[in-house]
Amino acid sequence: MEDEVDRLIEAWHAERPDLDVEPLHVLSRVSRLARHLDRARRAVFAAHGMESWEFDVLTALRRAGSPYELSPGRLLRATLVTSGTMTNRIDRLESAGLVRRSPDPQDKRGVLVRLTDAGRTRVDAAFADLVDRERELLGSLSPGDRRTLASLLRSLLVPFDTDPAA
Amino acid sequence: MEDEVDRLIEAWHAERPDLDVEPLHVLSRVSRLARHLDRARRAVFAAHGMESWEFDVLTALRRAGSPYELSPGRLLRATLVTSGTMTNRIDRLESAGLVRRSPDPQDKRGVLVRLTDAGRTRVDAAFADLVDRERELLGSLSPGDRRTLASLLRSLLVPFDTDPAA
DNA sequence: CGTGGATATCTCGACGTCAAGACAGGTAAG
DNA sequence: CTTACCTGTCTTGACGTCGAGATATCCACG
Repeated sequence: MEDEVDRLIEAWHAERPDLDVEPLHVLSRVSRLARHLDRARRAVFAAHGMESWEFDVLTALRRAGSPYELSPGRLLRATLVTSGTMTNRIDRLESAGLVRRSPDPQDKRGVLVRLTDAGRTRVDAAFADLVDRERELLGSLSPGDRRTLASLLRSLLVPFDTDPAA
Repeated sequence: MEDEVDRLIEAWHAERPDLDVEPLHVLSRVSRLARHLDRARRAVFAAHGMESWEFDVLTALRRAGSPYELSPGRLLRATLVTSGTMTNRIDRLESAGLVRRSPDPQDKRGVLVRLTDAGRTRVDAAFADLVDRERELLGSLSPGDRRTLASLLRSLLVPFDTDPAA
């Protein structure tokens, strides 16, 4: 079977036969697959009346464990957005009743953002559906293939996750 | 070696031991790797005074082959943006002297966007550097591993690239 | 203590994208 | 022909994000 990346590489090869475009076989596929994944996830979240950015913030809180509370600073580092963006997101999540802001008793500059019961219910349901959907997307791969794939991807990821050279 | 995804999955397992989060091993890595890749690419393009969106449009024209000319409609389908976005992008690329608009002689509604010589020079240089940088990122993998990885990724991608269910 | 720099959060203006719609030109059926 | 629909591009208004800066607080060192 051929995919779009095979066609893309073929086009490059015709135009730039002097270049060895072998890296594209792996890395263009990673990018394109990520884009398709984003769409698939959006569809799952939409079924829960949720958008991707909401899911990102809510899952960061959910993963933190009881009492599901983090500072805006930790949230923005977890989700890789700027502080202005995070303020805006928390504002909207608070209006929607999914999180609640409270002053940090330890640090008067600080704020703590906590998942409400409604927020926890919503994110748990969306996450369960997401994992189910992702399992479907992996359907074409055997368990062994999945382990191989995960392991190879990890070795590409490790340099990024260890080096501070982000 | 552990990466961030191992830690993320560990956190989910502690919080939701009832869920089988195995799909995350593959798919969260795909997403995170794509994000890191985006940053790495941005850095390469910046060295050529170029932004990612410019590269996307210019490479679509470059891959089309001589005379490096496509309609805005084909460009927006190739880059997955809306028509309004593409109008804006072509405007800016034209101001920068990298592309030129001309009326389509075959279809009076249409326009053709052609790479200028300056545009072609710029995109060729950036693309060569990009491929070099990507080769470095794959340095930790043997040639056999790369082929395995590409092949597994392709089988995940094929359903998206064949089904019209985008 | 007090002072200078670091940290945490929020505010503000600019910008790129999207969605919807406008408009001109193409196209096929009667 | 001509009518009705489709296609290709551009326009417009709304919105989310970013980057820079403002403000308040914390903290380490002298």
